[in-house]
Amino acid sequence: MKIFDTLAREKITLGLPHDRMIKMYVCGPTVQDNFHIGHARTYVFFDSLAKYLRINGYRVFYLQNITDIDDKIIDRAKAENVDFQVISRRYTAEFYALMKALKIDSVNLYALATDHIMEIISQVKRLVEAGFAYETGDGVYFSVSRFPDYGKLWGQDPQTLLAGTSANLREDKRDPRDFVIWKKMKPGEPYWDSPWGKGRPGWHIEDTAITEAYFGPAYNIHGGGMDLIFPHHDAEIAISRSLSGLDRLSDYWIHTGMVNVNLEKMSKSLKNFVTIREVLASYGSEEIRYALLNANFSTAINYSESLLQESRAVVNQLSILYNKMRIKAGHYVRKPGTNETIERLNGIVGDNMDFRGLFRDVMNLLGTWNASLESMSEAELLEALSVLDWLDSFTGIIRHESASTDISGPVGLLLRIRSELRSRREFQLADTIRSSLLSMGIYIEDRGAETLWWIDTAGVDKK
RNA sequence: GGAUAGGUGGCAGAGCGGUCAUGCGUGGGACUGCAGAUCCCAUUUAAUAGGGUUCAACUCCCUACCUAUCCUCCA
Repeated sequence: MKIFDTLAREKITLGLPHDRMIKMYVCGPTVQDNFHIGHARTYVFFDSLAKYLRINGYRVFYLQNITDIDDKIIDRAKAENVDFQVISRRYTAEFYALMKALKIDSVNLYALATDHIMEIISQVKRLVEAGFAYETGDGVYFSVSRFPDYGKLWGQDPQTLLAGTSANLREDKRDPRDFVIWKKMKPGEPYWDSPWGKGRPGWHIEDTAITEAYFGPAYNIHGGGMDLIFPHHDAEIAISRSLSGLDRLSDYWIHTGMVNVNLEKMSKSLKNFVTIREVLASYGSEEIRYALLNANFSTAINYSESLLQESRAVVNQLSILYNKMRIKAGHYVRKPGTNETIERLNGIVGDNMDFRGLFRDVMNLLGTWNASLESMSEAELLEALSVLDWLDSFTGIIRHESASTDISGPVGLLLRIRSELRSRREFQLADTIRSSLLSMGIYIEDRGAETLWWIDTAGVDKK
């Protein structure tokens, strides 16, 4: 498969190892506040990428960090007059809950920064000993001039940066570009003991210590939002490669585009963010996932209500047909396997994770299947179902209703009564029953004398 | 100012040097007791502006303009 690599600046073939584990690392969030759908975009994408690689025979170890010690967490704790861990634990729990709600379940391990303080101190220590870092009055800094490739991922000459920032050279920083890897404690701040006194880690080194602990000096895929390229990922490269002496940290660098609102990046500071919670109140995970995946992963998405509305229309079409086919197939049990259609669609996704192209082709298939649903053979039906199951296994965009033809329950009773009414042409009462059931979240479709139905998990509370 | 990615129909957004993108929305029709679902047709003489190359450009080249992200908070 091919994918756009930030460092190479072009689509390159992923020469991933078939025989061993793919080590994939994605930068997680800072647990300081509520999460917005910009976060969701990145994590949904990498969830689908991991799942796609797995169904194509790769063994993926997906590692993600969580930054649970940070200036902003401390600020928030001060504002609420609580311990910083009250804040970090609250939002870590919220983050896990949101990931579950969005059906993001491919991460093998979430690594908390505060669980890896020893590893962080070890890295700082080794960097200082090797002359890559130095201590100042307020912390320990990485010396950018010792790493010639600094800024390479960002794609800009580091000298440009030097010129632009000469104004904010701090008294004891040797170079304005140098970044902090250990911060000395100020009164009232949380701390850990270290060879440089009480303090806490800088941001960049949290990730490098975690990846080194689990993956060693190099790994295969590093992902994150586009806004992390510089300085964060360039700093990670500088730290890790200075320690390892290798000429690379990750084989591939994959960055997801931003989610914009009114053509501006969604962010805390602009106060234009829409939280995942808010969106989940009105839309299902399938609809959110479709909206976020239905774009080139590296371009910006402009968030709007109509984006979700369009997403809803597509998810409904897919889910309704899927459920009709499942009912028609009887005791259908999902089986892994492949066929020509899956192979073809798999090829589309394999070219730069083109979910958009995938969805386009699936929508075409949907038209064909809908038109021929009544005349489909058993084999054709099972093949169509396997395609949709395959699609759903890594995109998560189909609502699996509790499809039922069981007419023994109370719903069944009402439907039997309604059926009798309809045969007597007493439509007024029959329609009253139908609209009641619809408002209770039961999907109903009259097909001649028969009635197709299932419990619609989209729910009645959603818009 | 620098780096990167773009500027396509009501909206979202592909591909391609010459032939229908697709989806949503909208309008019409078919089916139905009516809904819904589904199908069919239409919305198609769309390409930021100005040059250039070419038999032919939305597609290649140049220039201008515009937008987004980053340039030590950020997914």
